[in-house]
Amino acid sequence: MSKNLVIVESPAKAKTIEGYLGKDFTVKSSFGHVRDLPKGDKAIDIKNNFKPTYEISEDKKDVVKDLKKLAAAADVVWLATDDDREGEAISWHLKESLDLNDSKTRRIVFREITKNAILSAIQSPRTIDVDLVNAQQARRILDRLVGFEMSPILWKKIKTGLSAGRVQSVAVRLVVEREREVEGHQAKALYKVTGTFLLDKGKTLQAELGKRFNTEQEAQAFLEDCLKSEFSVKDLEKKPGKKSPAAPFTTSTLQQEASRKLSFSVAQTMTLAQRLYEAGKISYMRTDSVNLSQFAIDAAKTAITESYGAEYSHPRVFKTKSESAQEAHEAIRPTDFTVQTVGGERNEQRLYELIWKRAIASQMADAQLEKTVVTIGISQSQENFVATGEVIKFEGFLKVYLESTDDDEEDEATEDVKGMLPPIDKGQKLGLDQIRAIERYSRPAARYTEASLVKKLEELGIGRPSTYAPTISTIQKRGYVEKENRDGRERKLNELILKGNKITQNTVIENTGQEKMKLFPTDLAMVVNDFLVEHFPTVTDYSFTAGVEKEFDLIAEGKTKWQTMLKDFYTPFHERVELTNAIERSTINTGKELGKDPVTGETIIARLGRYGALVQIGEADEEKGIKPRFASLRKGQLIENITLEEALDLFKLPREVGLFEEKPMVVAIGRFGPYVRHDSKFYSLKKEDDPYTIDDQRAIEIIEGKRQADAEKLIKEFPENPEAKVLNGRWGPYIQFGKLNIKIPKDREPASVTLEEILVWSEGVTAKPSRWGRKAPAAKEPAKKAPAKKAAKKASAKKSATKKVAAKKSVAKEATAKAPAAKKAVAKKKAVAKKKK
DNA sequence: CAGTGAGCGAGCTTCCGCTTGACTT
Repeated sequence: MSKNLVIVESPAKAKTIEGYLGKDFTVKSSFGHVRDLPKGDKAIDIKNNFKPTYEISEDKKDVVKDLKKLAAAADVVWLATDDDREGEAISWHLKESLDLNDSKTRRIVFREITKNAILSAIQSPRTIDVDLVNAQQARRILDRLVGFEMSPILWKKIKTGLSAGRVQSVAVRLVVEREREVEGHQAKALYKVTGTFLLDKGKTLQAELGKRFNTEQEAQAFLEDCLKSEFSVKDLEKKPGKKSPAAPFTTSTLQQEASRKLSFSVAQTMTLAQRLYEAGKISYMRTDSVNLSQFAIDAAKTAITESYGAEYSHPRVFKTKSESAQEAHEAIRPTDFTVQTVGGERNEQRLYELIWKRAIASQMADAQLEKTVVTIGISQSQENFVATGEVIKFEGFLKVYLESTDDDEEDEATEDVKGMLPPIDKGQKLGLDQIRAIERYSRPAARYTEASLVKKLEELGIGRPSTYAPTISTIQKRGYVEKENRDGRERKLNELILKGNKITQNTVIENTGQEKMKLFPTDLAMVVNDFLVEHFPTVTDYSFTAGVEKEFDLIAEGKTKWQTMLKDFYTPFHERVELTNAIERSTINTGKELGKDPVTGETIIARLGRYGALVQIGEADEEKGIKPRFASLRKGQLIENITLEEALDLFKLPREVGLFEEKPMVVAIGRFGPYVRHDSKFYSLKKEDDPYTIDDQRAIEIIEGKRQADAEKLIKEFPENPEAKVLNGRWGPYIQFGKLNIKIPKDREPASVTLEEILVWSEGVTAKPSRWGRKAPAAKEPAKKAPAKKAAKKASAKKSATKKVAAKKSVAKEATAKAPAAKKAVAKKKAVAKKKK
């Protein structure tokens, strides 16, 4: 048994450090926090000065047991958890739960995992900083009080199972308010004018008019002036410029760039980064620091000098902009700068390359540019055309990496006038090719992507690197936010073109409002948000976290008692909780009155129902035997936006349009758009079809068209198992087996595939097992399983146990009854596998 | 991709921040 036990938070880190220290040191990991507040309401004794009770977390019992054994046998225990508030608290919890006494306990910290840093940390141990620990306790307790007092109000007043919290409620608020901003945006069109001028040797010059016109008349008048004008270079200005590289990645900037450049979700980015970290390829991936260790800066310098030359190297130290940063780690960087690519899955490689490029570029020289601005005068107008060009004199870091921006679309308007300009002289006369004036609509603020929401949260100091991804998934799991693609709609633009002494008018069609993987708030989010903002304005305020963080800092500095801080917060907060609890449920989700039914005169309202948003016509009247009519809102329709006309349209569908093969055809709009349903099969309508007016003839055409197309795709069927088919797909032939799609091995004749082979091949084909992926989709499963275990344990408490089991069985039955072909397929697969054995 | 939709009400849900592990033939 070694004399020294070092405890860090992460096992990967433990492995690395063990290599740096001698044989006298054993390095183990705590796997993060080991103790937490228990779930129930006994966790915090509010009357007793917020005294917390802590419990060893269920999944850490074994960890603590092992550590305790090792600690007892060691002479000295080195608590080497992260150098921040949470890390200090982890050390304290370890000290408490491992029964460590002061004499054998040392607290050490380091912010980079290098041999020097570790060894010098060992040379200067300290004791646990109680004030910092208290700041963490205040943070933890405040979050629990906020979350566990506000959530139950939502259960009672809006819907069970909902949640609210210091971080998630602000995240939802951001998405809700952005949506209202977008919906409320009044697009205003201005005429943007671009000119194409002729130079020698067939070259042309693109330039944009400085002024934009409000109306077609003004644009027309300007073009008429141009008709009579001559054009010449009035001014020619060249000035040097430079671009500097961005800082190396933090968690948040990594998520943003991986989203923009690689289209990864924030969760996907973190999973891939975790794998790279565990493989020793990159430094720690949950960090808010842009700092690199001296070791890393030197290594980057060497790598850059070798690959690109000394003139490309420029060692830099970056400063964090964020006030909330705790900087317990380095920025995200490769552990070895000479490694440009790594093995592993393709996306892992892509993420690694991004990290490598960004870190290397951050230590490279500025790019030197020369900007040219050409001002073109118009003889009959005061206005000027301006052409700008940019020439790179020295690439510098651009040789490796260029950061992208959130509003790439914005560039589309100017891209045609950037780049290198042809040689031009001041005073030179220019021939005119054409001048084009086209309407350009103002754009509303962009809806958030997962990554841009993380960016916003970070700017507000809300959340931490380890919680960005979980927060984003929580607000989606709770049904507050949905990540979606939306089709744009066509918009007509008016265009005037002056060419060959003539002005002509055109209409150009552009697609506007198209969205890809953007966050949309649900009706539920609107209701919950408005409710919380009204009754808990302090907690839902964007600056609430920043405010309490300042208080936590005071506690950490020993200037405030944590109990005092909590009391000052809790007293007015809890008063609001009581007041809000007293509000009548019926006054909250009353919905929105849209107007009267023009036919019956009944009132129409839109409100949130058990299964989502609905429109209701009339109210129930038992005496008269009147029942209200209901219709669900469609994707993209929100309670607060829906108009009376749209609501009335909802009652026109589903609509029976006629009979075909003696079975009814029903037209409706589903999640994937308008469709005809016939014989429990769905047939999508074509874009040009209007579900409200489509007739039986056209519906039959669509059904027969689909059948025809399917028949053409079909290569082979198996009468003994209708689940299996060989089809011709977009990328060649494949096997459809229940809900599974199976590849056909190369150089295999698709028509000769047998059912036996399909059963064998289907073995390897399952839903791709992602590393943490099992957690999310299985969310319902453990929830069911957990009580099952409890029930088994409490076998003596018969009544409740049997009840629960019975309830569960019925759920399970339902699930299997609904389970589609795929399950049967699996069952069959198993049967075959058994036979083989 | 359909159909449903208040009401009765046992006992459940929930926060944020650290970190990954693996019961079996």
